[in-house]
Amino acid sequence: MSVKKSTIIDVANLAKVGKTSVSRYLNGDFDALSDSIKERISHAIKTLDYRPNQMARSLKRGSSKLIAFVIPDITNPYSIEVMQGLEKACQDHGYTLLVCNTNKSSEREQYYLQLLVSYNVEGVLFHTIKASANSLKHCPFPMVLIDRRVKNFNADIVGLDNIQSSTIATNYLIDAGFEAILFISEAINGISTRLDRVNTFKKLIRAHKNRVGKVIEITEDSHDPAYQLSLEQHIDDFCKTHRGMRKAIVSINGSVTLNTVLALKRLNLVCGKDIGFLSFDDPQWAAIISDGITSIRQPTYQIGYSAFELLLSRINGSKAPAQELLYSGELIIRNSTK
Amino acid sequence: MSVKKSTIIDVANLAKVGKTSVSRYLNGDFDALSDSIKERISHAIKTLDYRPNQMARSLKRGSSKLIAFVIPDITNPYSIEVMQGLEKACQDHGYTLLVCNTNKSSEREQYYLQLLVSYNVEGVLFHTIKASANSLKHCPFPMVLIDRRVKNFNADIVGLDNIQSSTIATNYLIDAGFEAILFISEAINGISTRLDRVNTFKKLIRAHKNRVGKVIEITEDSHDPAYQLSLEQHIDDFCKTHRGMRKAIVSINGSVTLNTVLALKRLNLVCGKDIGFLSFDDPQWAAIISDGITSIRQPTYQIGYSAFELLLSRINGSKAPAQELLYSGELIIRNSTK
DNA sequence: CTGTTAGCGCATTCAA
DNA sequence: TTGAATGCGCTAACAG
Repeated sequence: MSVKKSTIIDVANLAKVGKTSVSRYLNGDFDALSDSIKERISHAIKTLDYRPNQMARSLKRGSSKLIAFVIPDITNPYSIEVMQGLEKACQDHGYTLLVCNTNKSSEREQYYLQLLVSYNVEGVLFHTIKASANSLKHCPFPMVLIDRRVKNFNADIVGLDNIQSSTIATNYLIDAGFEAILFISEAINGISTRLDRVNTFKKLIRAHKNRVGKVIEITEDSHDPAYQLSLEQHIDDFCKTHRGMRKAIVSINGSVTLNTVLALKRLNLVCGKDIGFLSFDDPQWAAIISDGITSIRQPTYQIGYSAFELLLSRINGSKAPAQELLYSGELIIRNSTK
Repeated sequence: MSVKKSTIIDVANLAKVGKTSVSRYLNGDFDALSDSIKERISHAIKTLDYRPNQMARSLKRGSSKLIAFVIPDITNPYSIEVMQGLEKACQDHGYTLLVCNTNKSSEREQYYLQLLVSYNVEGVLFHTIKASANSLKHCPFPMVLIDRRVKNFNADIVGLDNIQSSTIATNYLIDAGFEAILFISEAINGISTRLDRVNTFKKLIRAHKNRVGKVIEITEDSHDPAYQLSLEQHIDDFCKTHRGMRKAIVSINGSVTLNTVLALKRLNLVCGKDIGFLSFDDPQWAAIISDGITSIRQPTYQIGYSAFELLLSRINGSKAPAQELLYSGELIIRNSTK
């Protein structure tokens, strides 16, 4: 268990060289080392099972090889999928990923931001709800936003092209002959993603004379019984108001989708028969639930991977103007909109 | 962006005190400080927006306030749920969580273990598949296993009481009148959890004269088309062999559950009508899919939280003999076994 | 090619 | 109650 860790000095002594040579060896500066020394060092490292102390390294050169992913909700499959791409990218580039779950609380967001400064994190990927530009502006590390913009904060952002996605989603439903469409969002609260999706939807519906669209916002906390009730109520109202029209629902993300399906079940409405259904996000179970739910899939892994690359270029000093890297969503048609 | 970080010396200078006093202040050693000094330091820290450098601290005192969670598959909701408990516990105790996703690869497991040594991690929570005791024994930090035992490695473990869980699951199906039960496992490979579940199942079935049970193992990679095919084939065979009997399926985890539901759909078998279904793990969608799937729920959050506490006691030097902390599973009855 | 030296930011003796 | 000095393990000048 508690094997004392050996240091660079132990290695140097065992190999009968100076510690500088060991340091050089560790940093791949092989050109500056004779074969004999390389051999001895390599041997010493193995026998001692030596691992360089990253803390000391970080202290010395100011780079910790740590980056962080700050997310509002670890339960959200979107974040998890993005994280997989991130993780791979980190590994490919010798970085280690620190995951910070803020649980949708701005205090925790603040807390983590400070913590990350303490740990000399080199960069941060930020998936945020409420962060204000002020708290971000004097962070000592580069930052890349994921999915959502932050008002007045000019930073790189990687995510979905929400306008394009909302466009193909809405147009598809219109073309498929749905006449009354209910868009269920979570509280918009100025979140750019939600705004883009909702506004595009509204605009397109307005452009079609004989179609009606309605947007509702529900509260965030799906564990609140009021959430379920209000969801049900809204859907029921909508159906009653638009009796006789072909109706469909669009849900703004995976979590809402799950809860909406539950509500529909309680209302005895069958997806794809009594009412159409289209979901932003394409979780694994979307293919199964209600005989398959039509959805907009995001290239989440790709988003994570490129976000890291963008961050890395910033870490390496890139001064290019802030960039927006938006990926197109893909429409996956299933039975819920037949 | 690149605000230079201030150090303890900057604070000391601004407050016109020695850096020792600042250090004392930072470490809560208030008894040794005059009110005047405390006041000045507090002020200086605020104006400089100073954060102590954790790397330096760690280097100095050898404790990094970092712990790690090593998991085989970040996609697995089980791990994520456990992680939430862990995260909360970490926060409650001033630790930061490092998440290491090994992607079910032993090389990556090795890689991370070494990395964690580099970062002076104080302890590790380990959810592993393949780790051998040898590679773990000379890790310089305490370790608590989650969910699965490691052969020949005597460490604390926190997880589900798999024997109890498999017992209530199997007995429930037997009492509910199912006569032929197919237990679908992933490759067992000596994984303790799977062994416990499967063996208990076999034992109980054997004890009932007029019941038959069968266990199959499918490959891990659900993206392999062969996986889907073989799953379907197995189920089909099973049904044909036991024509005329009331049949049920038990799936060993959430991932298998999802895939089995898909297979059943392709085979045109309706859960709860043509065949019973019970799932270990109770993912969110279990309540919805196939009109509700009966499942065994684990107290995942609790598992994470206590695992951290156990680890913390080890970090603080506890030499108590290795402990097993096993929680009971809860049977949630839904329509799939009606 | 190789080793000696001087800090990185902090906590901790030890004196005052 | 306070501060000066030392060293944690490492890298980066600087000499040789």
